[in-house]
Amino acid sequence: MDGRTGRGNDGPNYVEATQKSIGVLRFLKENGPATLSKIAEETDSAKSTVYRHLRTLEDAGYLVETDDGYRIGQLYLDYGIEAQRSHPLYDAAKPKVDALAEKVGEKVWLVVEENGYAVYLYMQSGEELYRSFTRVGYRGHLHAFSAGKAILAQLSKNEVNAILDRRGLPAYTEETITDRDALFAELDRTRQRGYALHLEEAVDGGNAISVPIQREDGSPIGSICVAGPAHRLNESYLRSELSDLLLGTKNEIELSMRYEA
Amino acid sequence: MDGRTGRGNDGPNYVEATQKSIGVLRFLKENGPATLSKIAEETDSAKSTVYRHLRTLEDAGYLVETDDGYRIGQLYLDYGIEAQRSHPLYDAAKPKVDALAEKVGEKVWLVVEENGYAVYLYMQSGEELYRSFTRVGYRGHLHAFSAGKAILAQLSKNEVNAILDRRGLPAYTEETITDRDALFAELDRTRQRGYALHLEEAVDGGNAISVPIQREDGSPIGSICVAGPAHRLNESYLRSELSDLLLGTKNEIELSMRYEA
DNA sequence: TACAAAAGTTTCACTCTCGCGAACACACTC
DNA sequence: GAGTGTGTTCGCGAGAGTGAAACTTTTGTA
Repeated sequence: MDGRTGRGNDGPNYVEATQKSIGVLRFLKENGPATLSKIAEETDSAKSTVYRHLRTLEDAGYLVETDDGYRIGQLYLDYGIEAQRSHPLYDAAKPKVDALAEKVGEKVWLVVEENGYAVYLYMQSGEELYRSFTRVGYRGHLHAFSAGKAILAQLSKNEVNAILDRRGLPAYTEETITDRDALFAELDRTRQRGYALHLEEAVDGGNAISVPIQREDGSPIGSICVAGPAHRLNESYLRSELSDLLLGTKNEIELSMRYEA
Repeated sequence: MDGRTGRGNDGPNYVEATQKSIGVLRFLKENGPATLSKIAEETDSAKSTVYRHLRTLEDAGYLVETDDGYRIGQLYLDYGIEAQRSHPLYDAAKPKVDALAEKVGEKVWLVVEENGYAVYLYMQSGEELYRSFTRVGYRGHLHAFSAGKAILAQLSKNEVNAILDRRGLPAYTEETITDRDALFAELDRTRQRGYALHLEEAVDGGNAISVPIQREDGSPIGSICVAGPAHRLNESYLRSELSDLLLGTKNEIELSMRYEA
């Protein structure tokens, strides 16, 4: 009931104190280290309130206090690696991703959907030359990357619409598809040919190709993606050789999930 | 009513709702996926209470709901990689750690102190054969690892005691030093010779050597550590060749921090 | 060194949130 | 269709969380 205009997303089903703590952490993650006063100002909270949140979060390891203020703690790294390693797809896909990266000499990504975002769970690079837009842990919109489109293409129209309602269709570059109908047409093409392409949509000068990893019922659990500079990964190479290699790896991973889990 | 009878101001300056959320997350991290009922039981909370926390945490990306219950979300990976990369020591130390790993053909670790724990911030391996006890993100007690002892040896006795009071001296193996006086004697030796040794204390069959990374005032900001199987990293090799290599790398990192930051 | 200004910490009263228990809905098994 | 296990909603009261202000410490500056 602060100065907030009624339309709050905060129904009775949320814990507001937790949301406030989370907001402090998000601010620090996005803006780097900050002092108590700065945080209080930016989050529109009283200093005393922020003070108690900081104490609580520091005690738990979510924060550390350093010379230049509070910063997010390495506890996130501990939890994050644990989350990565224990993801249902990780063990099955990692060796196949490694092998593919070795063979094609480009970066190969393992991507999963979570909370309506594409999450880059793992990467192996054949050669460490190309500096990519993403990094392990990166969360981006599904519609803006080939890895995300490969996943969306295996969902029902209702499921896709639910995600789009939740996260929107922001433009990452001028090439990003921001229209729903155009996106659904693209997803149709993707589903038909079995792989998704990404031609300088989100990353200038970078191309990519992705195929979904699916459960036995067809629902997508993630995707694998080969990405690199456009001059090396030109469209004909993607469509001919790389698509076959990726579809082969997809099959290996799906078999591995089925019989080794 | 009187109003002020029970107002205990001795109550800690913490946000209890946040602590409850954090407790749920810790339970899931340590025990793997769990259902609402299971979490409520294990954390001694009402189902309705846990329900609201789960909703809040899922909305923020800290959790996801899957077939086998709630699990911690990949948002931790996003924050964790960000925390790793933005650590003051990371940029300066990473290239030197990589170079050292290449040269000696063993795993080289970058370790920092945080919240009274040793945190394994980064690792590079010359050859991927030896399966180590730790992993990136791992948090362990400072007294139980050579990397931690290298850090402790550069702190004042008061600072060390404060950490020991906070985290205790649990035994990781039978060789772990669990007595304060014995630890201080070991830290004296470590400080004198400039490096810390770890001879099968915490990891059976595994040896390690560590040197601190220090600020200009001498205070430790972290340490670097070479670890591997005892038969390859025998004591004389550690003390002669490896110690010199590590001390050289230490100097490079400290210079890099000083003049490139 | 002294002083001012800003940052951090503690206090305190008020109010709304949080947590609980109970009721409810829904999916399973037998 | 009774029974047991989920997850969800409801309503209430206690007390936790909040902000304003007082207070203390640190930082910056003259």
